[in-house]
Amino acid sequence: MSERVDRFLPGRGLKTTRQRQAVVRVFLHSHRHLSAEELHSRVRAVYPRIGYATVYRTLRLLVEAGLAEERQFGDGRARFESALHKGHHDHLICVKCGRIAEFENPRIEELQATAARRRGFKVRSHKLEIYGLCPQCR
Amino acid sequence: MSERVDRFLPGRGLKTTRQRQAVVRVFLHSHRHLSAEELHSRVRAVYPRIGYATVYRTLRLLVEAGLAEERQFGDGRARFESALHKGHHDHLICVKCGRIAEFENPRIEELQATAARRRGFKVRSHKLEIYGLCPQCR
DNA sequence: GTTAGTGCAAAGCCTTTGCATTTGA
DNA sequence: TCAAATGCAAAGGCTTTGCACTAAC
Repeated sequence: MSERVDRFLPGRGLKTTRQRQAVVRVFLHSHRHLSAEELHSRVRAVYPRIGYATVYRTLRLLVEAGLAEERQFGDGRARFESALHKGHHDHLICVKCGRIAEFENPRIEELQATAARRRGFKVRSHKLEIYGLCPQCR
Repeated sequence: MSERVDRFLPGRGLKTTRQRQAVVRVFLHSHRHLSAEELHSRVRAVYPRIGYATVYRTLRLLVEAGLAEERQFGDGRARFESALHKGHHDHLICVKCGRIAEFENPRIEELQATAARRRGFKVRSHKLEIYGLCPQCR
């Protein structure tokens, strides 16, 4: 899995810059559901001259390479998460404190696939989000 | 159900203006998954002096009153749909042509509720979106 | 007659882009 | 060397807000 990261730049004819290395390393070692702003400020601790544009551009590269996934949780800014270590999963989002939990349910996945197939859709991806109150906030 | 619409303004101490009447009427009679821009241009056919701000403000009122639901399908602009005539449903979105289909699956709903409950969440709402190719585009 | 609502334009956010400068291969 | 990448600032797209004017109650 780490090879995939090491090779995704040279393998696509892209240059391995210090900035990209910093962004990727910090991204992979951060908590999930990171916003671009959070990532930028974390990378700045390691590489102070990093600019927003580079963070956004690198995130886009990661998404295009399938190494990251972009999500919209409705607060207007995108969140990114590594697609490396874990398979597909869904989200439980606390509407009060913003905490995000994850879960997986193969049965739901199956039913989704069936529902789509029945309507003639060829599934490419899907997302399921449940909004509510987390144990701490209810 | 129409009473709910007629009363939602006066019942909250809000004024029933021509603009709001026009926006609500057009909104309720339009296809689902309407963007603010689409709604604005449709309302303008009925009330040419309507401004964007009024459309946005009225949409917000409808959402707060529970008469409309706001959704993000990932293209950066919100879509709105009436919450009046139909119960909860999920979406199939064509990544090529943008066509949006709807479906319902009570079994999926149940499994979602169970998954949330098991993790101590009190569900308030949820959304399930499947992205792929529609029958015409595949 | 008051107070809330409207329309316009300006401002806010998040994200992308243009461009001169820097840097990896 | 030299095209690609960076950083800054400016621009873009959607949405909200400030404010003087208008209209509902």
